[in-house]
Parts: sequence; C-alpha cells; structure tokens
Amino acid sequence: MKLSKNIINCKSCVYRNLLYEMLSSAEYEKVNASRTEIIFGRGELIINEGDEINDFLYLRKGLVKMFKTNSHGKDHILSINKPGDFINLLSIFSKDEQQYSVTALEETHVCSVKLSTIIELLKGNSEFALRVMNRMSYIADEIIQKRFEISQRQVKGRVAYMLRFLSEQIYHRGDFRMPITRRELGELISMTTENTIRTMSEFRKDGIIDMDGKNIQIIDFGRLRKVCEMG
Amino acid sequence: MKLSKNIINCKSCVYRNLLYEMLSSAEYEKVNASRTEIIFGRGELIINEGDEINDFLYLRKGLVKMFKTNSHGKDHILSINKPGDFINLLSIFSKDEQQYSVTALEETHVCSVKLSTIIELLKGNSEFALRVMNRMSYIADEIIQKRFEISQRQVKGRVAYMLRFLSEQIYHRGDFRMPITRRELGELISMTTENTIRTMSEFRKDGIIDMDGKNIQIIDFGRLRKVCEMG
DNA sequence: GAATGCGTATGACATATTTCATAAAATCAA
DNA sequence: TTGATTTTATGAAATATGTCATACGCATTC
Repeated sequence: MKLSKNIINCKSCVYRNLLYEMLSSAEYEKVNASRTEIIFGRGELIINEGDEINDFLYLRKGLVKMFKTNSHGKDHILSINKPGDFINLLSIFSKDEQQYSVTALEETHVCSVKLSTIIELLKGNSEFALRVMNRMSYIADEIIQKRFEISQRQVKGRVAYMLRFLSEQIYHRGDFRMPITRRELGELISMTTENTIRTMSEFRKDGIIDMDGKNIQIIDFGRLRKVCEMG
Repeated sequence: MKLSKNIINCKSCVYRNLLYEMLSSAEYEKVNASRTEIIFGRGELIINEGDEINDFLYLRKGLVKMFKTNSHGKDHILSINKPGDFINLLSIFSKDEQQYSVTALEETHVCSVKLSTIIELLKGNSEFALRVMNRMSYIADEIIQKRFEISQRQVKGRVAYMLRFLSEQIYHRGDFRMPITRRELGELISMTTENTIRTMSEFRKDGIIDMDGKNIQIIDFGRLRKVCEMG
C-alpha cells in the first residue's frame, strides 16, 4: 500500500459524473483537498471488517473482492467490485465499523475522502445528497439481486452465472483471465472448491468453455446461457 | 385494501423518531397533507414488482413478506418486515419501478407519502436527508447480513436461524404463531417445502420445539442455538 | 536441488437434499 | 355442510453436493 504519485484532479476523473457532477468549484476543491489516492498491490487488504469508518472510499482502478469471515473462519465473498464502485458506501451512514472486508485482486487504486468532508457537503448540497442516495440504492439493489440469482440456482447454474458475470459485466469479452482462484469462486457462489473445479472441468469437456489455468475462453455462449437459466 | 378511518398524525406516531424527528412543524404538515394510511388484509398484494414507484411507503402495523418471482414462476422471499420498516426505500432513489413485491401476512397498515413530497423535503432539510441515508444503509445491511447468514448454513441451521429470528426479532417470545406457511418458510431460506416440514418435525421429535399447526413453542433454546450455530 | 505450500484436478464414497408418491388435516368457497 | 383446494406430513428412491484421499505442476524458500 502506498500513496499514488500521480494524483488526478477529481474534475478530470472519469467517474466524476457518478457522484460529483453537481458540486460547485468550491465544493470540488474541498473534496480534492481532503482526498488521497492509495495504491494496493494484489492480495493486499484494503478494508478489514471491524475497522473504524473514517473515510469514504471508491475504486478508481483495479478489482477487489468484498467478503465476510464467518465464525468458523470461512470466508464468503459478497461481491466483486470494479472501478467506479463505492466500496463502503452501504455501511457509512448507519455503522461506525466496517461491516465487510475488502481485498485487492489486482493492483488497485482507491480514492479516499474524509467522511467528515462528505457529510459537510451533503448538508450543504441537496442535489449531491440525492445523488449519494441514488448510488446507495443502486449498490444495495445490485448486491441483493446477485445473491437472489445465486441462491435459486444449483452448482452448474451458479458457475455459469458467475462466468457470464465476469465475461459480460467485468471484462466485456469472451476470453479473460480469472481474477480469483477456484476456491474464491466457490466462496462467491456458496459451494466447495472441489465442486467448483469439477463443474468447470465439466464445462470444458462439454465444449462450453476452454481453460488453461486462470485463462478462460467462453466457446459456446448459447449453452452457457442455457445452463445459467436452467438453474 | 381500504383507507384507514382512524388516521393518526405523524407527530404522535411511535415511528416518528425513525425518520421525521428532525422536521419542522411546517414540514410535518407537508408530510401529513400528502399522506394516506392504507389497510391491507391478510394475503393482499401491497406492492407488485414492476409497479411504478410514486410513493414512499412504510409499515405502521402488521407484517409483510418482500419477495421476487423468478423466471420459472417460483417465489423467493427476501425478508419479513415489521412495523417501522420502510418497504420500498431501497429502490426509491435509483429505479422507476418496484424491484420487489410485497404481500401482507396479516392485517397491515401502510403509510404512504408522495415521493415528490419526500424529495422536496430532502432538498430542503439535510438532517432529514442524512436520516434517510441512515435508514437505507441500515436496511441494506440487514438484508445482506441475513442472506449471508442463510447462505452459509445447511437446512437444519437455516430453519433454526429463522425460528430464532421469528422468536427473537419479530415476536420477542418463545411461543408464537407462524406468520407464514412451511412453503413460504422454504422460499425464505432456499429449500423445498418437504424438507422444511421434515426439518421442523425433526426438531419436534428432538424436543427442541413443540408444534401444533402454525403454533410454535421453542422448548430448548440452548439446542436451537447450537443447531443454528453449527450450520 | 530439496522441501514446502498452494492451486488445480479427479475418483470414490458419504451425506444432504430434492423429487415423486401418497395421505390426513386444515382452510376456504359455495 | 359439502366439496375443492391448500397445507402439513412421511417414506422411498433419485440426484446433488460434500468429504476425504491422492496426485501433479508450479512457485517460493531454505
């Protein structure tokens, strides 16, 4: 973890329109002044469940997993997050402590703005407040919707669903490098590592995907979709 | 469904502190003027997924289930909600249509305030906006946390978890009348009706609970807790 | 280079869960 | 009240999933 040497001004940030587009120049300056950009290497812990919440965080670059560790020490991944996502927005306004842990899956740049600054802006700019609510609403819906989709499928459908998610929503292409291990994939869709591996092998034998380690290529989109829909 | 004949003023509502405590008298009046209280009988649909969102809704009395119907026509219950809960707060600020359906499990009183009134107040009162964010954050966390707890357990643990939830968080007592059928309980914890029934029969045989139809009495809290914790 | 740990892989077996069949009890509508 | 429908109930068989054992390749460390 280190501070970025190449800090971009929020005004020129591609994610500006997600949140900050309705701020005045003076307000922008407040955000910028209170902001740091931090770089995390692959595997580094960005947020630890239970940490005090002092900052508002969002992803500028990279990929992370958001997870919780249960009382038996087993991790469960709630979601994979990509640039533009706000990685602690859901907890910020009702909890003092982080409710989920977050780890970088690849080199990840996180923008951090003091929570007190954000709250000050919220109080003074209702358009900004409405935008923050919009993002909260959107994020909550996304997570709940995904858990809903996962919970009604069985293993093959779950693996197919996640492969489609990675291909269609993260990488926007049919071939990609898996950002997580098979174990983590299992933690994401609530199944064992062995079954996750087995199911992927089966997809390969059936000609639905091709694999070489972490490199995945989806060959038969139609059948992948069918397996995904059939549960 | 009918309008309440006995409308209470928000100022005297027991749930006032959840949301409205920081409104001025003039603002209160706006809420009151834009508000209707609607009574739904057991089984009546309060919100249908896909409906246009025009109102901000919350439960004053009763019990509801929030659910989604999947592409195969099977319902999945996301949560059981009780008085004081805001039953569409999560979707309100990012979607035009309801994302979930809601049905009354018993006679239920719903307060409905025009969304335009709420937004108007949000724009003029930042303390109110922060409180709404607080509630959104809290609701999202609750749902996600519960799905997390369910997903890491197997059938016995899931049933035990829900019995504890009903006993400890809804009825605050060891004996209660189940507000949902066994099929609905299954829809809530992602398992079949038969297994739900079987598991409850097993709990009875083991002396953990006693049952007579929908009447449930938890006899051995210690063992229920143990089953709940062991997955 | 050997030893270690981790991720991927696969088979065999044990267990969990669903499915299908059937039936009694409870609920609801006419 | 009757008759129809839903809910609760249980068993047996089929299927899905988890567990345990083992192996191999690869990177890291000593």
